[in-house]
Amino acid sequence: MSTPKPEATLAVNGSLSRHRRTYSIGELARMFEVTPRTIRFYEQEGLLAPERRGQTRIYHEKDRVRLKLTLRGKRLGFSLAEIREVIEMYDAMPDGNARQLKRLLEILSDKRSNMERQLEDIRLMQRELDDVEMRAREVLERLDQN
Amino acid sequence: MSTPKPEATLAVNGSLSRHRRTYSIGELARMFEVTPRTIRFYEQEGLLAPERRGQTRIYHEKDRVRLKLTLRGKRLGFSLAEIREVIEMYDAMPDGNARQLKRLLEILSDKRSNMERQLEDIRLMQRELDDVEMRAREVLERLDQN
DNA sequence: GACGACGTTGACGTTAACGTAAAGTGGTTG
DNA sequence: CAACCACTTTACGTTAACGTCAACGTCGTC
Repeated sequence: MSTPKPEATLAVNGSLSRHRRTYSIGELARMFEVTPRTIRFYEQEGLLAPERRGQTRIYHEKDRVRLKLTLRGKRLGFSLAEIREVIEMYDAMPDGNARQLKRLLEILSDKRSNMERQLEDIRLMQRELDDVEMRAREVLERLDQN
Repeated sequence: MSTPKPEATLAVNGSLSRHRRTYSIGELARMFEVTPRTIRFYEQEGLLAPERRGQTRIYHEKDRVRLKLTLRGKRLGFSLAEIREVIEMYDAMPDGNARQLKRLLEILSDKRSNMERQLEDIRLMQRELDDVEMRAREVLERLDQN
């Protein structure tokens, strides 16, 4: 209760946030090296919900964080649907009923074991790469000695 | 030269192998929980090249290992094309020219940094999950106390 | 010798995640 | 004011990685 949290992650405590900055879609796109089309697509899929000034989208810190998390999730092989599910449940958390919350914990547990497996996969794959690289270097060395 | 390698990985030293077993496509499919269709598709994409007895495909240890590596690669987000590229180069290694070998090392280095990033992503994502889970549990507890 | 399990090829269908092109809007700058 | 951005919507196109279905061959066995 009294210990101040280091920083909010998924949610940015809006009004108190130091970052009063906003972003255009193009800025965000360059920041993360994606196209505006991608960002719009994520919105259409319910992953983002930027403010509008007229027609134009205005992105806040919260949106930027979401995009970042989305892209990270993607790199880990999660589908946009999965990512959205987590985001939606997170948003619904404060007033979420017990069933929803338990479902959320279930999903999180799933993601966790998924990542455990990925860690193992990465370890194994790294050994493979080590092995292949070693052999390749051996062959190269023999070529050089001619 | 004299130190015996613990075990071959990508390539199985065929004739000396203890495993003289072969597999049908259905067996392999069940082992890895994929459909036969998937395995045939991988062959069509140049990832597998099983022996044929008449029409029927016969898979050896080497093919099984390849399939395993392929699926692992997939879980790490590599495309079939990328995986094939590595496999092809590996096969061409013994008589590979220097250019090919250097290109292989390059690819391997790419994969490595890719995986480094994934490791970092996983670490970050795990923190996110911890955070979300904590909050969810807090909310749940308050609900239980009513 | 019919049946079921398993295998084959070929072709078309499907889904996710965008790309791309067209056509229009709104601001600012020379 | 014209030209040029950056942004918008709509809509159709594309690619990877299979799924699905049809139509057929080949066993073992009841």
